[in-house]
Amino acid sequence: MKITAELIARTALRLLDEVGLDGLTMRLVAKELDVKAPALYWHVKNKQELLDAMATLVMVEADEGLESPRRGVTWDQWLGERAMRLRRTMLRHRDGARVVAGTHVGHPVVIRTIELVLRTLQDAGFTLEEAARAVPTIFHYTIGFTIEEQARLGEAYGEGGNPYQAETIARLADAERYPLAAKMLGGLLAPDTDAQFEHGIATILAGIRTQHSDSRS
Amino acid sequence: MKITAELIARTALRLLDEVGLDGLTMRLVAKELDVKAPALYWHVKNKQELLDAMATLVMVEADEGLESPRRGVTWDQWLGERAMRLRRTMLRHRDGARVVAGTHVGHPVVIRTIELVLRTLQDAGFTLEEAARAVPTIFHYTIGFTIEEQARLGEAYGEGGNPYQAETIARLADAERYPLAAKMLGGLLAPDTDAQFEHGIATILAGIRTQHSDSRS
DNA sequence: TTCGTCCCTTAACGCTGTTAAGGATCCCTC
DNA sequence: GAGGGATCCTTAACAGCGTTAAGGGACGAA
Repeated sequence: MKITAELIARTALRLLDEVGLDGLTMRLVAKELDVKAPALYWHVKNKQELLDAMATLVMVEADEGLESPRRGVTWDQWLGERAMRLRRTMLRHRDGARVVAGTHVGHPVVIRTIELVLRTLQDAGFTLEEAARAVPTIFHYTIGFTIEEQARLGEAYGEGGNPYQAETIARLADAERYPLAAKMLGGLLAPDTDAQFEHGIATILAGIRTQHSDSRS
Repeated sequence: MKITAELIARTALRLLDEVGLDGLTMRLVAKELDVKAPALYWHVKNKQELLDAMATLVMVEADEGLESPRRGVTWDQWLGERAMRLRRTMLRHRDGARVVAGTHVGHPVVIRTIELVLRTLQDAGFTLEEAARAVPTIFHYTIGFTIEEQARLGEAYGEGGNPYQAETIARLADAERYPLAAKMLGGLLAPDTDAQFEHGIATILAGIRTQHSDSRS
């Protein structure tokens, strides 16, 4: 198979799931492609550029095929669905959120998605300014949540020492001084992270709704 | 001055502003302390542990001295203020958000802050469950926003090539196919990032308010 | 046949985090 | 006062990293 920048990125993304972001090296990617490391530099300028390409791949995977909301689906249901889809896609790749965070993806599919979201919000009665403020809010929350989530997941891959529970329990020792915090941190792991994320999205969507109707009065 | 784990972390945090996270090496930190690199490993187990200590330092810097809202200050004003303070503190250190993201800070000051926030929300009429859901939402948004913000800031430090404007303008070439996205991306840099962040916080707070009053009816 | 472009290799550079082994310096105990 | 352990640092080294330099085959065009 002919080596291209995209094939390199796709291979790196597959390896990412096995070794994690810190274990991902140019030499490893090269070996997977039956090639020596410097060969990659013919197709890719930098490791950073490779990471950007991987981020783009993830974003495209999340947003590809996205269409306007079907009849009967409200804009907020639709927006929430998109955020969950983005999170699920990042979650599919180990350290996916860290890869996506802070890389500028200029891929047409991503631009197209932005256009689609803005248009959908406009159709729902938002001004362009309102829409342009709402979109990043959801995006940043999704990124922040998933980074934190995968950081905790990453512990599980770790050396095998304390699977994040030892510290938590030790922290519960302060239950007398900080009863509420202890209760929250103790129960932080238990409840469904899906539900937790979706609740945050619901909060933001409720806020957007409220601010919008306030502005129309 | 006697070398301790905290002094190492403090020194590393100061160096971070000069060299960025990718340029921060154990040898550099050691040299700043007039010591060889392996000496650090007497006080600190890992580079990761050092990074955790740095994150803790930032969190403490943000939350230290935080008190219950003064009379006349509403819980949402108070919560919003705290989020802005966290962002401002991370912004003070180059790559600060990346350092903080995904590190578990167990410092008493941080636990105390969580306790304080939960208690404040309880006093405002929230159940513990409501409060425990609201707090991470704001936190994750703040982290996500600031990471992205500092990623763009990091470009300025870069080699000096394209100061993030070349690509943006090139992207505007698609203004015919994606007029809304072009308008948004074109104006994304111009408006105050402070205002942008604060708007997102306002959105989330409005959402929390709405969900809360809905639950009481 | 010769030239130039394309894609890869080998070799190497300077750097990284980290460990191993040992040398000072101190304080406590006999 | 002498021995000994704990404490804190050193020098030396290892395996690995991203990346560049130089060159070699394969291939199509002139």
